[in-house]
Amino acid sequence: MINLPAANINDKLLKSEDVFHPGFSVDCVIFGFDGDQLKVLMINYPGFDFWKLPGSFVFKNENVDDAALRILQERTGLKNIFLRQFHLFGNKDRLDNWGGWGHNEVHGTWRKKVLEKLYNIRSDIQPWFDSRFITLGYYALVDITQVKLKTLTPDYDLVEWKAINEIPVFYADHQEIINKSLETIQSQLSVLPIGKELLPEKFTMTELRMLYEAILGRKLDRRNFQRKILSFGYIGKLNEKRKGGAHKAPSLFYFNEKKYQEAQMRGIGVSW
Amino acid sequence: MINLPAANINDKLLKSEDVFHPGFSVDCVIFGFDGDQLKVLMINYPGFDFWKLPGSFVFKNENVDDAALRILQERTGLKNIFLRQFHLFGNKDRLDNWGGWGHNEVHGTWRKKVLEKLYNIRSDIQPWFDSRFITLGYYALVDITQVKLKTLTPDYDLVEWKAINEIPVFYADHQEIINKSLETIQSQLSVLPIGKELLPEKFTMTELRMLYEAILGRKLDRRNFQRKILSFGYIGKLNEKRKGGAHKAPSLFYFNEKKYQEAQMRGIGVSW
DNA sequence: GCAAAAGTGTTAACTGTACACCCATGT
DNA sequence: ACATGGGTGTACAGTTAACACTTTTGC
Repeated sequence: MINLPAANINDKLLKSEDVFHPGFSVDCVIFGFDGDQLKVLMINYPGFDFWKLPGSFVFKNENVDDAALRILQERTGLKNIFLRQFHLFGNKDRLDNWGGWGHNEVHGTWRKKVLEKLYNIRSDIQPWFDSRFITLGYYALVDITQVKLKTLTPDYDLVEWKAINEIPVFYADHQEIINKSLETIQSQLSVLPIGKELLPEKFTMTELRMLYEAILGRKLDRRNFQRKILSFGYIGKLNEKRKGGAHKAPSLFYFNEKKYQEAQMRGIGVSW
Repeated sequence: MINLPAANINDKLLKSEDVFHPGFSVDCVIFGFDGDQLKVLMINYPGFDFWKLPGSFVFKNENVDDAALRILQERTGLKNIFLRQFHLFGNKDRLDNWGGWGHNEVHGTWRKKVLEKLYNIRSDIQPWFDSRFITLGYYALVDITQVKLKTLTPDYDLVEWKAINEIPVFYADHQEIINKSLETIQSQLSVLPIGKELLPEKFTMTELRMLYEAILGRKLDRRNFQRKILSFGYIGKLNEKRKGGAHKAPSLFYFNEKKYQEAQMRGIGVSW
């Protein structure tokens, strides 16, 4: 969904075909960590019960990667984000037969409404939007505390951080897209250093471990985790402690920018 | 490139837009192993100096994965192939400025010729083929001894197994696509069992090791390799030896179908 | 007999894992 | 004082990596 300034109907009618790469979209699974749970940024259109991933079409003269960056930028205000494509969803019927409880009709009315509200065009004169679409999935890792969520059309689309088990109904195959993205970052965890993108600048070892636990979906040994992750060398210890909480004040750590980048390049190789 | 029966020009002119998903193609990196080197199936059009990957457009009512299977089928005659998507190449200028030595013009003439020979249409009346294309890369692993290479238009397109260092000029970004596919199978090697697809039914341990060495691009210790790969349990030893060669006759091994599949499912976890 | 490749075994170094123990802090 | 989480260390098991020795075969 791209926020073009409102114009007259005929104008817009031409636009879609002229400005967007046909039959193709990009959807982003934007992960954030609230200190306890792994969350995903989701969109809802009031009046409809489904939630969908933030996505967009791609401009004809825009690199596909840049379209994903644009979505991130539009929704979170962030630049320089960790962003990777992970899978193309290309089944011919991926927009049909979802939900299984009459959602085909819902889909139809939603599209109509989106076209009217967001693009100011009537869907019955816009076959472009109704044609088959394939979508490329990207995942992004962001620091949830840095994000200012944005709606593209005030009072129309809702943007929220959601734990994936909070969501009752997913738009089309977006449940599958999220599942696949989770599998991807889980397997990346043993190859790439992850964490810098999802945590604030200073963090405790427990916070980092809980992030890993949230991604992997299981508990890790506190002491072995610390030894292993410090052995990679891209995390430094600060002479500060987190005060205020109950119990012993834990040390704060930080990511060494340079060494973290190097580790991203050459990869690590661990089993968790 | 899809082999439609020849028809008149006006017929074809309508066809492209009507039958294919617009602006999207699929390219396959088909790996084979000749016992010594890792090879890739490449296409050449006589009269042009570049080599390209076998690829195709996708039918409007065809799953993208099925398009990749179709290419494999068309070119090698094989079904039930190990086939995975690995990356979408979506830069807006990926079909321009390749080679760097005036290949833009070559590209133009080639397209024209392809359109004439393969599709029987004139390119100047076919803007569809000249518009921006993004392509999804698939890699496939096949048993080179089982493959009967096929040209789609006899005497027009050449199909050959090529070591990647044999190829002087690649079409568009196909060098990059191959590089990325190689990186992908290299990293897969520590997660997935690979080999069954690339080797004949019976093979020696040295042949299997040389395959791994070819993929990784470095030597592996003969004895440690054997111990490690046998420990996964999906390879069995036969009571047969390969006779005829010089030196001591080596034992033959085979892949246990069932256990191999299981290992594909749950994954292995090794460092090579 | 010799060179080259195959088969088998041994050892030291390293890593993963499961703990035990003590420390600091707020209630 | 005590419950709870944090910091540090150790010990065993299992795996990896390096390498020695013997066997078989063709020339």
